[in-house]
Amino acid sequence: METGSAVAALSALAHEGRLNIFRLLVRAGPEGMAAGDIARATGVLPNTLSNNLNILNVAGLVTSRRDGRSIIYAAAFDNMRRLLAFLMEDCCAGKPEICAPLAAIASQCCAAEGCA
Amino acid sequence: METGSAVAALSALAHEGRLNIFRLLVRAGPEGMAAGDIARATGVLPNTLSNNLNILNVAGLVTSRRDGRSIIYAAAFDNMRRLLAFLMEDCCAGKPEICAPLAAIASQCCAAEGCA
DNA sequence: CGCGCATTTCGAATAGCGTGGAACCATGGA
DNA sequence: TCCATGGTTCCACGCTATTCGAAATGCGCG
Repeated sequence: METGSAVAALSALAHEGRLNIFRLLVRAGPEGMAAGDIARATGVLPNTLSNNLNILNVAGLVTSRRDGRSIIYAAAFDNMRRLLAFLMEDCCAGKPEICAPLAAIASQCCAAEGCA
Repeated sequence: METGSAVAALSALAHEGRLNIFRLLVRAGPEGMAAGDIARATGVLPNTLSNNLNILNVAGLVTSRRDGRSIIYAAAFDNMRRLLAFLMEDCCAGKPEICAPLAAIASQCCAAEGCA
């Protein structure tokens, strides 16, 4: 991942409303949520929500597909992973004890949900 | 970690100059770097750099200590870990295959440097 | 004490972001 | 074809961030 893409993604997430939307979609999983449902869940005006969803979309953090009258948004897990990997890059800096806990966090995340 | 702190940290990183500084400090490790050395390494004017370092400091991403005439900045690895954990939170969403690669990334990071 | 280096603070100009109202497309049903 | 619903685009306003030059602070040395 290049610095430019990372800045774009971080800028998109550096906004309380958008961060809430993104985390909501992460929790919603790959099936995603309709824009209207997101608006109801977050209490944001439709035009503001549409604008923020578009920003997240351009940043590569969410994907969208139409289903009838509704438009379903879902988190882009691949790019989320890429962003995290980019931030983790070079975190060792020759000091294993620095980055070792990161692996623990990731496996804890999985352990909490009971995955292998 | 609360949403507010996460937004503050993400806002601080959502800037090309600051992201470069932060990654430079991550690579520099716990010993950190003097402000002047950072300025020379990045080619940024001292006052602009000072401003950006202060923003990173307030966001909790770097720490500073004085050493004679120089001020040494170092990445705050603890808070960096907290931020990553916050973003990973709930990433499973009942689908183990989503978050499993994250653990792989973390251990890869360690493996690359040969840590346990 | 006084000088010089390293860094920070001040102030102002500029640009970009976020918001909300209103009008505008797209879809499905009668 | 006409209507109702779900989302989006347009636009104008206010606010915040970023940047730079210039001046000020803090520190060590002679």
